Amino acid sequence: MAGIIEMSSPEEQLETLERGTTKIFSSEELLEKLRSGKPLRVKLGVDPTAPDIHLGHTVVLEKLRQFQILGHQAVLIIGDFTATVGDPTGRSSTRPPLTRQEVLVNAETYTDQAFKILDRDSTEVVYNGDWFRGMPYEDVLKLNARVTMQQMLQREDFKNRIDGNKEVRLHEMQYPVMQGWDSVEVRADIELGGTDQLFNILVGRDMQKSQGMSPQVAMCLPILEGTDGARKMSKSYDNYIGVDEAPAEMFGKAMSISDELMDRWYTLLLGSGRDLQLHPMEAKKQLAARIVARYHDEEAAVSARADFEAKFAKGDGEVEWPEVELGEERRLIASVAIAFKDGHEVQRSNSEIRRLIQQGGVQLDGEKFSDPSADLPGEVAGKLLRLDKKRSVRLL
RNA sequence: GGGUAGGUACCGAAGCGGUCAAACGGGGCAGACUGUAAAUCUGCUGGCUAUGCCUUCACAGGUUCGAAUCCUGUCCUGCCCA
Repeated sequence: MAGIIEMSSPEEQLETLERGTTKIFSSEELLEKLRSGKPLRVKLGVDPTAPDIHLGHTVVLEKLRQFQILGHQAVLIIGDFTATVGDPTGRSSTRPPLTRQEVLVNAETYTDQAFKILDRDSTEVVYNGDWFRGMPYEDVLKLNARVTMQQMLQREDFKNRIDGNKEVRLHEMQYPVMQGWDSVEVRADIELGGTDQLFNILVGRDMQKSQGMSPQVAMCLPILEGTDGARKMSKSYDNYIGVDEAPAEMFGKAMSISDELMDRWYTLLLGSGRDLQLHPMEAKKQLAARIVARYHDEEAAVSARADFEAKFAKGDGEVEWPEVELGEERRLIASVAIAFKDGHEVQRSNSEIRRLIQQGGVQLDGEKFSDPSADLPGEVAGKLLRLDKKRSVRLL
């Protein structure tokens, strides 16, 4: 990354840093730390449970990047050990534990993607297994003594589960304790996280105090809703846009969000409101384009937009759909299965395809089929086979 | 450890000997409408070499012409008690 900009005054920094946060505990402490003039150690812990970084993660990562630009030290903790426990935050059930192998593989993809946002060279990456794996039980007990059962039981997520007669495993309660200890190990001045991380981050403060350290500042950022507009963006809800996704995918997914959600995304992802003069669709296209440009480039954004418009403009449009060779196959179901698989790498059972056909999702050059046992015409070269709302293929 | 209530499809939840691939709701998908938005209406929502066949109702056995439904054992969970 190009030269770090000149360190601005503590007050200016504070103003920049506070932007877009939901909660800082506390601004006064942060200002004080900034005034020390030393580069601050800013901690962000990540659990490599799902390896792919999506837009939801970027809200926090961008903030960390901001610290880097201001000349502070980013410390990225890979929770290789904690991942085997699983963060219960916001969960309605126990997380399945990961094997160490899975975790390490995930960690690698994770950091690769994280460095699309962070400056690789000035980021300190540490694994918390390094200090937890060999920790004596005696020490574990000492850490546990710092947190009360009541505090744990007051947490929304645990409370809901308990009230709902769902199990809560004892080990899940270890998670905040461990996360807190991480702060001690890395001597964090600030810890970043989503608003749902507040509790965990506050435990970190406590742990640090217990070690005679000055407690870290807790900085919380808003949680980004996923494409469904309801739940937080998460891979397990399949409502995410990954930073690694192809431009066309990103653009398309962004276009499918609701208008209401668009406003959220504007503020959380772009840090500005949308232009209300614009037609909502145009505003959404601009949002989508800017997202693509951020994780690919300007050119990709322009072509993703053009591609999208061609695909979904009233007419058919000359779009680059994947090309598929059917060979001798002309049976409809089988052909569609091939188109899904070769063209879009999607597996569809024959029954699913049968339904799509019966409901009019499958079309050849705009002609609907309704009989699943039909055949395609002998000559299909160059024709467009539509598979469902979002997918088509060009036949060869 | 004792008592008790349970484990049903993606989720929640009915069913309690045949008419059950399993009501209903949510979610998802498709069609109409549209801006791949929202709202609304309609249909679909285990698989297959498909008017039939196969595999599913925690797991393993058993009773029965026939079981998700009855019996036995195993595993798991909630609640109450210790």
